[in-house]
Amino acid sequence: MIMASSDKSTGISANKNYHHGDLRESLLATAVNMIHESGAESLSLRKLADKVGVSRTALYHHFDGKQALLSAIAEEGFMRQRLALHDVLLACKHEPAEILLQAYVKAYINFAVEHRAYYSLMFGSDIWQTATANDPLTNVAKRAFKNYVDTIAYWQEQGIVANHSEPLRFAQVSWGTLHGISRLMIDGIYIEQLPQQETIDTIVAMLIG
Amino acid sequence: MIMASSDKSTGISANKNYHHGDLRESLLATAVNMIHESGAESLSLRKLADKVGVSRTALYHHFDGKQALLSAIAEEGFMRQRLALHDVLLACKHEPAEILLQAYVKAYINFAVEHRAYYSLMFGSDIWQTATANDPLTNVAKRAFKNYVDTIAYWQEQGIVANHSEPLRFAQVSWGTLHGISRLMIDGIYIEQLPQQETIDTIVAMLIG
DNA sequence: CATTCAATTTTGACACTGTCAAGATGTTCG
DNA sequence: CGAACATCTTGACAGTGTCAAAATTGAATG
Repeated sequence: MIMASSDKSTGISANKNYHHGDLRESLLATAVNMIHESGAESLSLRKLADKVGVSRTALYHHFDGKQALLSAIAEEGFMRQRLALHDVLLACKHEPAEILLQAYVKAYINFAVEHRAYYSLMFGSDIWQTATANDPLTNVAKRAFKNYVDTIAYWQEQGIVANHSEPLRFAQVSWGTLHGISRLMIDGIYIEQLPQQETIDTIVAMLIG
Repeated sequence: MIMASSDKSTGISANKNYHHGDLRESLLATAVNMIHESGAESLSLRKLADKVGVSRTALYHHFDGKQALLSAIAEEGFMRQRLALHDVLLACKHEPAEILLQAYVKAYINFAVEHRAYYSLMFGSDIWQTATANDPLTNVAKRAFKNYVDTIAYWQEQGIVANHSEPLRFAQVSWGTLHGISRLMIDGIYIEQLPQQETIDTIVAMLIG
């Protein structure tokens, strides 16, 4: 029962540290699982500690508190999202505009819905209220959006999307579209929980203009 | 000090009930204020009770619990939003398409930003997770969206917005756009907290297609 | 007016939460 | 070994939402 949720005694994966093995990553992974199943708000540090098999306050030697744990998860989420979207751009580099946009939209929504634990934290109001301007979290988030603005600018140059607005405005609004649709799907509001082809087509039609 | 936050002894407004006057409405109003200032998640029933001037559990004779209180606020929010949007439709009935759309978009975003206490609850994940299908809250929310779908269908008939998609899909995606932009603004993510004309123009351009 | 009854509010209690201080345990290095 | 250190646990505290039972108040009834 001790080795239930970690690799303490086996040492399979990088059993590098002291008592537990690598508590920090165990906490992160288990927290992601619990949030994915039961929602971000119902996560309790004590239940998390129980599941990992440590005491209630063991976490405080790896994170500054609950908020810091959630911020670390959100930060990881931004990096994963960046990878997912970057992969699509590479894979569809030479595809026609419509195929590229469909793939990109689908990838964004799919990431949000499938990794809702990450996504809810990435754009949860809690984090952005307490975030200082030079947080690593704030930095990676801003970098993600800056990347998106650049992509939009490039797409406008190539005639892939409409160019009735400046890249920044177009990026804000289209990101808002992707974000809003994702949120509605995650929460099951007004839209089915799975992205349907017709929904994607409609979004793409709006982007092309 | 007793009459600090209500009209107990004056009887100015509908002092209809027993001890307090109308505790139910006092709780709702004060809760809205507190949520507007400090966010929905930091609302505590005890602080709310303190501010209203009653005991911690007095609330339970007017609501089934915290969730019910928040649901009641959200329900009220849906009705207020419905009024705000309906007013715009009436006022701009004979305006040209672009003016009408600009006004509608501006009204939606303005309501969300100015009444963020309501809006955050209306589309907060907590409520939609625990809502049963026949909640009064769920009903008013669905009615609001059904109304929007009808409006979109009418706009498509009149050539006011693009008709590259069925009304339902177009409604879902465009509502998603308004919702996403509003959320980003409320949380201060990627967009300034006030709706600028350029942002509205970009949204309208996407809707017209 | 006195009494009864229900609506309303309060008090006490419980389990749960995040977090801090202090002690216990294990690891590494001189 | 023993000192220094990282890590983890135990104990404690102030909050939280919620329930049960007692207390208070308003209205209705005799």
